[in-house]
Amino acid sequence: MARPPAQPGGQAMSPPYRFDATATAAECHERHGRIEPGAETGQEVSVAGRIMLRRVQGRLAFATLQDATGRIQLFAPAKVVPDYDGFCSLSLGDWVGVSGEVMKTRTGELSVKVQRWVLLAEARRSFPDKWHGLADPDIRFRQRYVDLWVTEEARQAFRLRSEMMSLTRRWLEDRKFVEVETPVFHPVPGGALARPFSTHHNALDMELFLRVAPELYLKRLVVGGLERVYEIARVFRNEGLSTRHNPEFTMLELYWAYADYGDVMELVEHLVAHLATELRGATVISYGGRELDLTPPWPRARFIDLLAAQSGLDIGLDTPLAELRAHCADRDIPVEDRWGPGKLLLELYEKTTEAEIWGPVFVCDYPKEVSPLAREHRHHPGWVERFEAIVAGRELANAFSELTDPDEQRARFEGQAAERDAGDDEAMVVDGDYLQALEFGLPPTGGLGVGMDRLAMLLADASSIRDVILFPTLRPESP
RNA sequence: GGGCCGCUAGCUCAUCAGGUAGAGCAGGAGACUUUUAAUCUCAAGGUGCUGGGUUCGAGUCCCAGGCGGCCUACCA
Repeated sequence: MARPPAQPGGQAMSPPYRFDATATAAECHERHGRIEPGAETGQEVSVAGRIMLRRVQGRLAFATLQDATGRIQLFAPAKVVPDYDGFCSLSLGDWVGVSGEVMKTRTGELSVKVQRWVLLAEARRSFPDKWHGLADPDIRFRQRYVDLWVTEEARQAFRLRSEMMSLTRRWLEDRKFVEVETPVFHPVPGGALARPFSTHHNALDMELFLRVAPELYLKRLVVGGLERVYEIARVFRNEGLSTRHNPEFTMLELYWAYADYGDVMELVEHLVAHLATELRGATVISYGGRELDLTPPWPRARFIDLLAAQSGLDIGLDTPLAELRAHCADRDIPVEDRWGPGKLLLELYEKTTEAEIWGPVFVCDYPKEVSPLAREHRHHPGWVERFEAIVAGRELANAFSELTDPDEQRARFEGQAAERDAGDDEAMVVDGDYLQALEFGLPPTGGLGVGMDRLAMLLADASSIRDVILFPTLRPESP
């Protein structure tokens, strides 16, 4: 419930326009944490933050101030605090700036003596329970600003995410990858098998699609001579929500000229190991209470071998369709008549095998039929050089030796277009401009997509993608 | 989309079998010079998610809807 604004003397108080803090809570502890109980430092600091706890006892008051770095106690004897009554009537959640000497109380709590203070902002709405915090996940997501100042784990998760992004950029830049920004609006949706969002541009009077992947633009840039290029791209997929899916999410895509998918595997395992080391202090971490060993090299396994081992079936691309369909039927997997062996194998794999993999493991070589942008395997016709990195039972990354041949790409697009006409609304459409780019020549290239939200989940030990997305997509509160 | 669960004061939670709602914290008033979830006293605080129904009587039972959580499905 909102409380009325403070109006001393009937006049609304206006907060200052700025406040010079000279130290953070963490810096106070670092510099003076070791002084004796009862000691005074003679050093004055100015700190600022929110009042989180308050203990008034007559002519002496204590408060706990929280800033971005942590907490520090405010020590407030009536005889030194200007407007002592005003200070004591501060509410939990109010923002204050405080100046005074750093000292330690008799009981050993490092504190700032309140010799001057100023109200920086009022919390006119009540603070969540100071002990239990926020339990309702709905409020945590809808009012993330409340969650963030009340829930330490939430602050930690988002700090970790920020560091992860920053470390990723630095690591890639050290390897001469150039960060770029490609369009969010695509005239032709492409780069992934996914349903797009669409919108309309008034001046051009045309339908535009929000990107489902930046892939085709990034490969155009490789054609243009950016030999190592990456984008940390917000992408949009018009699909369901779950603990692992948000309609808008962040993907790292990277293209590396002259490399193949084997090179990309090494890049992925070393990048992830680097992030784990920096953020968790080791390459063996725990996720959801279970050990996860991210130390390179990660095992490599062929898709078809994993499927065979897990399902006990001796099947492949040359298995008769009727037999594959029967295997699907045995497992209650719905199939469609137009599906070829590759799609049926993929379905069988996803329903029987993928969830059983804890990883990390590189699952290699997928059917060509379900990988319209990947290059055919150099030794296995009908298969492509593609891998998915499965970590903690989830797909973390998808990569391939890129398909570079424009004629082959055109044929694949046309196959996709036929699928689309047959009713598959996730199938790709022919992207003539992209084909034209390929005709200018795309060198051998390794490409990669990494779900950064899922990587953040892994490193933050979060069970839901909503724990690593500040403002996850929700239904509006009122219909 | 399906299943299960939840929704009570600003927050965290109670309310045994249907009898007209209760606590802690926050907010208000007061006491208190070393507290740290401070403590103590007092007062206040609720169209019990919404709408129907059953009943003498519904927060409680039934139906529909809303929002959320988990699982499942979908989803590279």
